[in-house]
Amino acid sequence: MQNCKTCIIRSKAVNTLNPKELNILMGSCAETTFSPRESIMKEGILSSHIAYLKSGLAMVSKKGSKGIDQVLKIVEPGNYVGLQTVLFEKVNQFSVMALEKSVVCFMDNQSFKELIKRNTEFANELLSFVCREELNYFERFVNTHQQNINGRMADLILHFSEKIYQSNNIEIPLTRGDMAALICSTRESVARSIRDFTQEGIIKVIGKQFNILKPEKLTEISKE
Amino acid sequence: MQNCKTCIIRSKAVNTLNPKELNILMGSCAETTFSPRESIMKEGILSSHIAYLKSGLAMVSKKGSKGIDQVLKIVEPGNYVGLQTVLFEKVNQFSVMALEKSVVCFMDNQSFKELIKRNTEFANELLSFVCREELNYFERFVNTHQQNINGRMADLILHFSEKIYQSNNIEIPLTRGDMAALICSTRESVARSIRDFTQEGIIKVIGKQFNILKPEKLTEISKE
DNA sequence: GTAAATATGTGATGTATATCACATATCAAC
DNA sequence: GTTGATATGTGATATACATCACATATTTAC
Repeated sequence: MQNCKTCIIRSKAVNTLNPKELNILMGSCAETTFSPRESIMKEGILSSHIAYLKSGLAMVSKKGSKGIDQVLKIVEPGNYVGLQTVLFEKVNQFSVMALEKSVVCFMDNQSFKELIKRNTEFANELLSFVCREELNYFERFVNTHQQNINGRMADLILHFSEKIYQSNNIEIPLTRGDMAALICSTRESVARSIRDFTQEGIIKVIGKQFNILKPEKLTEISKE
Repeated sequence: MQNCKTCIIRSKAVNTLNPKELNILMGSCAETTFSPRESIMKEGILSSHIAYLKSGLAMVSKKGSKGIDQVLKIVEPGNYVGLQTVLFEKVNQFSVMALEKSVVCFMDNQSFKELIKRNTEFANELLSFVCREELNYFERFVNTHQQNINGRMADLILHFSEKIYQSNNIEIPLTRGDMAALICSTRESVARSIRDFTQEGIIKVIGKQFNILKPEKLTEISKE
């Protein structure tokens, strides 16, 4: 059973809560485990809970005007999902899918709002969280259009290698199609980009297993 | 001289402040007028103030990995600029330029943070503001890649016509280059797109003056 | 284990749009 | 007004990528 008081990976925001407030949180909190590829949240469905990724890895995506899903973000443990929606939208503005076996805490909308009103530190931490996230999107938005496919693909691999797994030998839990949706391309172009990198001896790939042999080359290519 | 107590266009956030808090705000608030094309905020400069657009129109842009400026947003009166940066970044993450004669209130970082800590309603309104803004970016990010130039250009014209000026006969205070930076394209492609629309009798354009003859056609094209 | 579904790789081809080059128009400064 | 700077329009050309088509591999379901 979940216990927010002893939760190891609780957010900076939750750290600001006093015992009484923690009880409010715990009373409206439910923990669920998801298998890889399982849906955590679905775009268009009435939003009733905020999700907090306790462990695992997840992917946030959104449908565009042509109905094609685009990946907005890969979410790592210790992050909220759906904050943007919950505070004043009625339906979820995006979908969330588990990429690895993941544990998610669902918190009731109303109780969460109650905590924001009660505790300024809490609100402040959330504000800081959302702002930081937004700056990342700015960065991504601006760069995506100034990089070619190889550059974006290099960034993707580096992100998983350096930021998420901190290893040069990793398994990227995405299909080629997911990767395409993440870097705004197509599965064919992703495959070709991977082939290019492989032929130049920059990476070695077997299925989803990526071995990065020359990370410095990727950093270079990411500037293209 | 500015007076936050009698300010007509003050933000929902400021509306939550009590007289004492309003005094804090007024004490750290300075109003400045900008001419069209004048720089309001510059990327990379130490951030010391939050800006609030009281009147006029402004444009937020950011440099990408190749050093090219991309327009993130057109800012209308009644909106904050730089919130994201101010709360925990040391330097401005983007530039802001006036598009029309604009009046901007600059608020001292520290006093602003102080208000967030003192007043939960205030923090809550800001959180709501940032979240709403972020959802807009999601929308834009996802759509930009699923529309062609004409679709994006149609959206640009409709945005100025319907959202900003509420008229079919408008002056868009952007150069063709600005428009390109806004819709992730080039000035040449923008010119060609405008020519296409003109030839089809959808719009009539003289310089920056746009007369929208068939808005419904633009709506249709925006889905491309 | 077998069959069906899903994912992946790769060549051939098409196309949207960037880039280049230059003419013309508009704006700003003196 | 004149001059230089900046902005705009437009054809020709190049090119990065998407799209299509199909072969093969891998996963999932029964």
